[in-house]
Amino acid sequence: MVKPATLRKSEVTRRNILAEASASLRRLGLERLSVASLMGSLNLTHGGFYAHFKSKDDLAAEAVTYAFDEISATMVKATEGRSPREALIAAIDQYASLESRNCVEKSCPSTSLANDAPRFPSLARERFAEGLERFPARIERLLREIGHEDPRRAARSAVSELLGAMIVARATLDTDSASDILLVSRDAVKKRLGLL
Amino acid sequence: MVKPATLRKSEVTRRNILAEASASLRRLGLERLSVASLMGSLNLTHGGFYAHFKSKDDLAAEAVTYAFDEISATMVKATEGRSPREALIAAIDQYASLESRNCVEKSCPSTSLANDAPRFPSLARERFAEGLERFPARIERLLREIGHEDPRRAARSAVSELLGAMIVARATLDTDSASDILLVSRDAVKKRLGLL
DNA sequence: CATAAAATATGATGAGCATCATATTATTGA
DNA sequence: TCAATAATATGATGCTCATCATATTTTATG
Repeated sequence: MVKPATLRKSEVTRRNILAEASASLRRLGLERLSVASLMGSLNLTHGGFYAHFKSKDDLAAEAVTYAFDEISATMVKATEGRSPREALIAAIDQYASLESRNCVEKSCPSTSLANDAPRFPSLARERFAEGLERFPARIERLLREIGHEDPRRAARSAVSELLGAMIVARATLDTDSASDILLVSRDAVKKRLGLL
Repeated sequence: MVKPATLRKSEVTRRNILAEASASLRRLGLERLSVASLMGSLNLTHGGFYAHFKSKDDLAAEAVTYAFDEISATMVKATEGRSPREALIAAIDQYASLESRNCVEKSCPSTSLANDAPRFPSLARERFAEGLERFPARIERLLREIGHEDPRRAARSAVSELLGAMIVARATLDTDSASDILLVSRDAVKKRLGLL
């Protein structure tokens, strides 16, 4: 029997697991993400999981990359067709938005998983370290395009601040304070990049 | 029988548990910190734990505050007797040092636990939110002393960047890159605060 | 030294977990 | 419709964990 063109059934399931895992991972962290509840949220049972992934560690590695791919796509959508300058502003506003604070599962994995990453299984850890570089690389590129004198350092500094602000905002109980923390950092970053 | 002056025995043990928990918490996160292994590392057995703490949640709340107290003391030691300007520089260098990156259990809990804080049991979460404000408050005070025009925002921006840089540095596999990330942010912060 | 009380240890319970062997159901090609 | 195969479900195993009731050891006082 030759491979039928409709080997796709399980491919779809696999993809669904991955998408759900990528969201749950950000919401719950790797420890609290259980195979059984993950499958359950797709109306599947735990056993079938191992037909799609070798192990939970394997899933973790794939889900990390999947999450970074998702946020990259979001970022592209938010910036495409704009001038470098406008793209920078949009990127900053999108990365450190209040909506991102309140919706962890759609936001950048860096902001929700960075603390756990050093304890990730090794492949997931590597994938995370790769993904972590995507945003600063993008900012650096845009800064270079507008002729910034030190794009590398400026991008690093900007990304560290935006990421830090998001993490602090999420750990802050009062919503108004959290919102202010994000606003202050978006403004501070834009200002020193000459975008205001 | 009147309370003997030497009721202290269990007080000492309690304190040891707390100190060990405060370090392990930062190293492992709350999930991976197990009561049995915590007690084991003090050469005690798991059962005795409940003579000192009502529950693991109770310990978590106390350990969070204990950790913030420890880092506050470190910060005081690093800055005491200095001019506000010199104190600011010392505070920045200590907070975002490479040593802190490599020794999580002695560094600021904000940098190791912020991601988990939203999932902490409620009292621990409140305690964390309190502790989180200590460092920005200190920086703001120092900035006010040197006559900064907007100490509140400047302190917020600085702390977000330093915290973000530490988290990124820890998630970065290459040690040289990690070291550079910290250096870039320490410099960027000092520069815009007029400390260089 | 003897005894009361404090401090700590033992062992059990029940829950949640990743994983896997095996069974069942769904789908496809003849 | 029927058989082959893919997809998913069931149930079990062995682990780690928080918690607690109870037992033992240590300490300090008379």
